[in-house]
Amino acid sequence: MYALLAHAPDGSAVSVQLLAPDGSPAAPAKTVALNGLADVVRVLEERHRPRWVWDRAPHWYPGLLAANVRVERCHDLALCQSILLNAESAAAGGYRQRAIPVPADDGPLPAAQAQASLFERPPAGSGWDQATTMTELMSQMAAIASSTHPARLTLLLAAESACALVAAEMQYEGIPWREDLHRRLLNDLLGPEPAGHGRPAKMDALAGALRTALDAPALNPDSPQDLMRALHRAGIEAKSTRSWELAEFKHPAIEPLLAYRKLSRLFTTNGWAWLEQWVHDGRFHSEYVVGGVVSGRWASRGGGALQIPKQIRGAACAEPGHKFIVADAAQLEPRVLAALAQDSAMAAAGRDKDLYAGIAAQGFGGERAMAKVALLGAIYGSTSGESGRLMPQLTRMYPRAVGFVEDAARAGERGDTVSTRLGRSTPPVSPEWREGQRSSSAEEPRRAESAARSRGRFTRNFVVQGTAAEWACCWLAELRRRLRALVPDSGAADGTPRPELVFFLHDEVMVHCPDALVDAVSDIVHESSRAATRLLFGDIPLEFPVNVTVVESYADAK
DNA sequence: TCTGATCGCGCG
DNA sequence: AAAGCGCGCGATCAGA
Repeated sequence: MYALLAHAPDGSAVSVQLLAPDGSPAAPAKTVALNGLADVVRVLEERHRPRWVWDRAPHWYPGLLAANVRVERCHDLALCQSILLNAESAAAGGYRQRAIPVPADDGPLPAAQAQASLFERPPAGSGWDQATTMTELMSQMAAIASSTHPARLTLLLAAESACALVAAEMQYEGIPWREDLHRRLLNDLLGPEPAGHGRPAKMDALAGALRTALDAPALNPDSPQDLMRALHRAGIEAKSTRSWELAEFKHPAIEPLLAYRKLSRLFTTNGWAWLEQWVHDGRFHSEYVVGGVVSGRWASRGGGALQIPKQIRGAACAEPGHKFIVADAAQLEPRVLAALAQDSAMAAAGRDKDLYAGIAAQGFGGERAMAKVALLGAIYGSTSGESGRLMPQLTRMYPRAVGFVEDAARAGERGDTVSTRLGRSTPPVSPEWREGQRSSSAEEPRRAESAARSRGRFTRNFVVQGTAAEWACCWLAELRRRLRALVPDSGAADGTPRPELVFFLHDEVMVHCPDALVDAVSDIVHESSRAATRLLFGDIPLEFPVNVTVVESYADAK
């Protein structure tokens, strides 16, 4: 059963249409005023558990969540369209010609905005009407049905849509964040909060020490050019002002400079201004952008949710009566590679929990760090340095796995598209790229070769990173489904504490969990990872182990 | 004075 | 130790 949500001709009303699984109308379309939508959705959800079809989840779902309405599943037309437009497995069906451009993302509906914070985007404008929504849904169904791998594509689109729900719910819940602890940390490291636009005391002191050490009284340490000139005058012949490079030099200026850099980063990115802007009522609310990365990974917008430095994770604390369950998939990308390539030797190395240790034992004299560098080098396309030197050894040990990424790289260099396990494909190369390959071989061969190798590294990594993103997406979807079964919406409505997914970072999830449910949720995290593995790869002789820690504070995970 | 590119660095 | 993949963000810099 599907339920279409679309805009009625009157901008303040919504059209709701129930559809049978074959797409035929199961009831007459209803028109509902915007402020009555949540109640209608609630009733239909309880009665039919439909798959909600909408132009994009971030347009509709925040408003429903604000009205305390959650849904089981959806079909996010915008997300599915962006996958189908590139998907090689669906290329033959003519979907590309029929696809209707999705209207720009102009934020949640006005009804949701009334309850939203001051920082939301400007008022929503256009959205699809019912006929358009219906037409696009039918086009997408046809594209899936006529694809070479309908089951995989169906799974990918369902999981991606589930993630759209997860992302909206995570943004709504927010990460529990102790502002007082964060402020204490800032005070300890930087000194008291500076008034106006001044620098914190400890940064000021370090800047002074730096100016003295370089004999440059007017130096602005934030200016790379300024800094470079001063360093050269002091006899420090650095090629850039990157910290790791400067650390090579012995000079009295280096220590205060590196210390200044560290504090400056904290102050500008996660200082008092960040707290002010992103933390409200004890929660850090960020916006997640599902499928925001070409590979299918999530991105985020505002607040840098996917780059929370380890330094400040102590401020993320579970609320009284709760714990954080932090789970991360161990060596996800290398394991994905072993599964994709069906490399039984590498799978054997991953029999125990630590794949890198297994590989090290098989051929790197037990040096785990060496095995890790070699394997990541193969996935990233490294040619130089330590990992480049280790490649021949890795190739001897795992010809199938290395051959798999090499094939993906060669395809990319030729300008071909490559695809993930479930069928997400790289965008086609631009005409300029192809023209560059064709024409410039005579006069500027190096440019063309460099562009080809660069794309090779991209496609090499895409198949692994993208399939890992699919595994994580399925994991998240399975996790959400099981958590909902553990504490149904009907139970949560009366105030029963419920475990909430509050954070997701590529291969890591965090659940804010009532104490009494910690064991049950930990089990669910593991079950969900096994389910994800089976969904992607079927029954394979390779596990995807998950490290689970139960902590009060995010800083204590791992 | 505004805008887009670049640098440097945080995360996986 | 510092290269190979994917990002977001803030400050500076270059050019209009």
